[in-house]
Amino acid sequence: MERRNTPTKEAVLEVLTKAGKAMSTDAIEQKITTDINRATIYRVLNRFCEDGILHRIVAEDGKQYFAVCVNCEDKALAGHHFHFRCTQCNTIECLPLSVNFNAPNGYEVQGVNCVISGICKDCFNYS
Amino acid sequence: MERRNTPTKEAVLEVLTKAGKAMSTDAIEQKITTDINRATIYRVLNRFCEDGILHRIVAEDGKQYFAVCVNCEDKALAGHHFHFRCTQCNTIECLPLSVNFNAPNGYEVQGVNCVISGICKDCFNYS
DNA sequence: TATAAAATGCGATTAAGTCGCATTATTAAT
DNA sequence: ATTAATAATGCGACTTAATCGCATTTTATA
Repeated sequence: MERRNTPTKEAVLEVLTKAGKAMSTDAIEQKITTDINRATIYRVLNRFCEDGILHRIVAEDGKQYFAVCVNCEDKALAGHHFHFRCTQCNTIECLPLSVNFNAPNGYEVQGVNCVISGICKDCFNYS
Repeated sequence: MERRNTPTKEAVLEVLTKAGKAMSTDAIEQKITTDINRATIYRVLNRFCEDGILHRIVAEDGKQYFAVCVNCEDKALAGHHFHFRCTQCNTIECLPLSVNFNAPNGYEVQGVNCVISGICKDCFNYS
């Protein structure tokens, strides 16, 4: 079950790294120049998530978005952080805002998914 | 475009009120004794959301959940609040925890969707 | 170079949600 | 009580995201 390096993995990671934002599978597929099967992209993305290389965000549109989270070394982004989904350019950014809450007694927290939606800075300025 | 009262609407609202939690369309459908078409349930739920009677939560499983949010009068739940999704009993609760954040400059916030996932109090105790 | 198994492509499949359209039911006016 | 306007429903087809099985290809390693 050990991972192997493949052109597909490199291509996907490169696209996501360049973007600096979270992208949908669709968007990734469009950015990759070579022809890669959709199912393969999904598998690559899922593997990256398992391996802790990408993180997955599910937005209010119910779709999955994937991000390298370039600033994961930042203290503010180390743990769970907010995401901002622009409904205009349809991108998701990792915000340097950590999610703080006190879990109620008796609840066991496994994951956090916080997405703020609206118009991002770029779209707001040029409209 | 004015709304009419129908057995379907009453049935859906009753199920959600009794539950006190957010439910998926599927779960709602199963709880309703009479046979109601899936498309109709979706339409009823969407109308309730438009009318501010229900609110919609999209969980990390990408599915929509609907809740009456019985405690919406609570100050803590008035604005945006956290939701807890139990991965075991597959329900979503509204937590009395408001979501606090300072939106970065230049971003226009339109909506917030925060879901914590894990094991809820009930499931945790009986396992 | 040979080999085991990880990765891929392809097509079919599942599931959530929506849509169009004909039919039914509700409301309000007569 | 009757009727007319239109909101709500049922049904089936459709869309889209994501997954799966299986045969084939590619990678890493011995």
